[in-house]
Amino acid sequence: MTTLAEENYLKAILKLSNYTLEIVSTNAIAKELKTKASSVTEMIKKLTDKKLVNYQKYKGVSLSKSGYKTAIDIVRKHRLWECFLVSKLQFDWDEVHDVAEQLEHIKSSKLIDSLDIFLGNPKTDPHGEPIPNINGEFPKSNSLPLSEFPNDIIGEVIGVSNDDPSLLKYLDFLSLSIGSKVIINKKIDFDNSFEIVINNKQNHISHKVAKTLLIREL
Amino acid sequence: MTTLAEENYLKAILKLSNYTLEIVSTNAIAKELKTKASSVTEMIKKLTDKKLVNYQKYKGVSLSKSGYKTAIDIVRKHRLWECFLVSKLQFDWDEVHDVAEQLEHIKSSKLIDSLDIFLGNPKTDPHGEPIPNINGEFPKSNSLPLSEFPNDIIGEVIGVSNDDPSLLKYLDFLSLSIGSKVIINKKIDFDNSFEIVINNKQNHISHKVAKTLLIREL
DNA sequence: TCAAAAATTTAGGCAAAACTAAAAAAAATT
DNA sequence: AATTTTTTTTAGTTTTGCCTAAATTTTTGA
Repeated sequence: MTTLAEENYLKAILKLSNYTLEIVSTNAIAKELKTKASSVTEMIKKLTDKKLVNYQKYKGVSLSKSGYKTAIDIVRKHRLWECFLVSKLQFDWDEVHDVAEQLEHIKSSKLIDSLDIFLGNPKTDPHGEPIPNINGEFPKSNSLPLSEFPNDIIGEVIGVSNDDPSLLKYLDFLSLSIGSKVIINKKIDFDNSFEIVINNKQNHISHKVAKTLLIREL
Repeated sequence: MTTLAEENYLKAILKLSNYTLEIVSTNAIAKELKTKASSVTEMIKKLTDKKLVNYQKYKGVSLSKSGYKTAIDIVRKHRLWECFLVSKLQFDWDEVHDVAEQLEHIKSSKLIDSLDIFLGNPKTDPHGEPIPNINGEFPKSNSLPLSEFPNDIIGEVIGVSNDDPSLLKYLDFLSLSIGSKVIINKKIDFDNSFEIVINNKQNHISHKVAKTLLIREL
């Protein structure tokens, strides 16, 4: 059985490895969890004992098969609960993160699988992020971050890969939501920012924001 | 902000005080929480510092106003989540307890008040127990435990004041559920047990079971 | 290549919440 | 009223997960 702290470490490692089994550094985890590197080292030892990660001193850490499954299950729970909050309880998309962060740690496979059915097996959460199925597999999607497209492309916003409320409120301000059409007008090489058109209006967005916008080319 | 352990203590004190501000003993709390009296003493000190209980050494403990409100809120959350599990996710009434025990600690008043609305402001949980409203008030009910009725009474089962799955499975076995009509035939004074009729069938139930059955006289 | 800088680990503490054993207070019994 | 029993509290440990400071390893770059 995993503790709350362990689950948060596994989730952080999964995120930092871009949802693969890549190696992640101690410092990166410390930054992600707003804790100290020494705390990370200790926890990694516990996770290693439980065979949830592979670890070599000074070389970084990667998820084991069972650690990956555990982490994916938490992501699945997080995203399904976000769907519940938005579609059944009328939460706004920028209000769901903190509550889902708590709900994702509830332990009951019957609960989460029933919730999945109750919601009609959604494929993405309210931010457009894919929801792993009961076997831990992601539905495939043909989207890429806006930051990876060249100029002169017309695309549709499929998702936002970050649920920080301050980002989501900013996107609301730009009138940008899932399904919005965007035209990528110009890439500014100096800072990797973009000029884009949303609803016939010219906007400038930073590289940091461009990375979070998942676009499907039209 | 209350910790998980603190919330479980407050809930135990509320239960042992019969949902009043009565004084409760250290030993009773230890028994309820399956812990040791010395642990209880320590935790009570913390709760006293936070003004959640009133406490005098060797004299027992009672909930303060804010402790009572905190504890009632947990009961409200527990019972609303039980409603959700049964009415929306098709859980059986004997499967909900452990999951609700986890869900009751989720902190978000928006969540619980939205859930209340989503469920249609239910007055009782799936076991017939009353659900405190948003202000922490119980809806009144005109039911009493079966154990407090005399012979020759016809009544309706309004609730079951215990959600131990082994009790609920036993009640299913007796074909007894919320809404069942029962005839109290005979009280056996020796052990305070009862002969009752459920669906035209004669049954014998112990005092322990009789105490859990909330009956409205017909 | 070799010293400085950065990243990581180790060592030693702290707070929460549990435990056991022992001491102290209250209640029960003779 | 005195003694025994029960209840409660205190004192001293343990585990988890965090911290700071110091030591060690790796990386960088002159």
